[in-house]
Amino acid sequence: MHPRIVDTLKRNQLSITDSRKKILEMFLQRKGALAHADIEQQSGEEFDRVTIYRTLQTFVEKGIIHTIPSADNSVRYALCKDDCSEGHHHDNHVHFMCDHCGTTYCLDHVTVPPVVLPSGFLVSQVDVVVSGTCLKCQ
Amino acid sequence: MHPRIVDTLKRNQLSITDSRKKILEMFLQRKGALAHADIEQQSGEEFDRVTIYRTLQTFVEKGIIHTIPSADNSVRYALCKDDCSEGHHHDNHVHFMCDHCGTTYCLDHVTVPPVVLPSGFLVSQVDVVVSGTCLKCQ
DNA sequence: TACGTAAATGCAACAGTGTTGCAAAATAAT
DNA sequence: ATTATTTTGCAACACTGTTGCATTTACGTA
Repeated sequence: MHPRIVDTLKRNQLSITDSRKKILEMFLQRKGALAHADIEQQSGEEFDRVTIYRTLQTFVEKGIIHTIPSADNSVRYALCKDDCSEGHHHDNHVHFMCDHCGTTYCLDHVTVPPVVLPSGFLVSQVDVVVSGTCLKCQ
Repeated sequence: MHPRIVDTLKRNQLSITDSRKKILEMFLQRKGALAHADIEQQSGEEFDRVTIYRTLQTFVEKGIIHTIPSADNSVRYALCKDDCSEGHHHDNHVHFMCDHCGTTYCLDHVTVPPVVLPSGFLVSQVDVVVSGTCLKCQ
C-alpha cells in the first residue's frame, strides 16, 4: 500500500476505513482522473455505490481531490497536487481530455493564462479544459 | 416571434416545427445559457421531455447552439455566435458561471488566451470556464 | 388544395446517476 | 474491553438521458 495513504487521511482528520484507503490508492496509482464509474468498476462489488459517492464527496470537501469540468456530462476527479486546504482549491493548472481514449490528464506544469474580464465580473476561479489527442493516441 | 427563427431553421435544413421554434426563441430571448431543465420548466407541459432532448441534440449537431463545460454535473447550452458550420464549433470565447445566481454568460468579446502544452499533445479545442460573482449579484 | 412520403413527436420503458433515511457495522477514544 | 461516534450498506426515491415504435406533423409534388 502506498505510504501516503494513511498519512493523508489522518492529516485530514478522517477515520481510516477500507473504502477510503482503497479509493485513495486508486488515485495515487493511476495519476490520471477517475470518474465515479471507473472506481465502481475497479473495486468490483467491494463497496456500495453510495459509499463511493460519499467518499468522493468527503475527499472533495477536504481538498484531497478536485472535480474537473467537462463539456459532456461526466464528472471526473483528480488528486489535488498538494492537498488543498479545506474549501479552498488552488488547482490552477490545465486539464487535458483526450477525444480518442477519453483519458483526462492534469497538466500540473501548464499554468492557467490570465483572463481579463469586463468590469463587474469578480473572478474566483478559472478552469481551462483542453481537448484533443494525447501522447498515446497518435 | 423573433424574425431570425424560421430563417435559422431553414438555413440548417430543419423542418419548421412548434418545438423547434419555441426552443430557439427561448435562446434568442434570454441571451444567457439554458439547461434542459430550464427549457422543460419554461415550456410547461407543451412538449415531451424527449422532444426537448432531441431538439437540443439536433441544434448542437447543426451548430446552432453549443454545450458549456461545467465542474458540476449540469450541461448548459448557449447560442453559437454566428451559426457554426455543421460539426465545427468555433466558440473560442470565455464562459462565466455565477456562483451566486447560477447564471451562465457567454463572454463573446473575451477571447481564449493561447495555451502552450507539452509536446505530444495535439490541441483541438480550448474551453475556459470562469466562475465567480456576476454583475447583478454584487 | 389534396396527396404521399419523410421526418418529428409522444408515449412507454429502460439504464444510469446521484441523494436521503435508517439500521447495522466498523472505527476511534476512554 | 467498552462505549460513543462515525461510516457503511441497504432500500427507496428523484432526476437525467436514451431507445423503439406507433401516431402525428411538415414538406414537396401533382
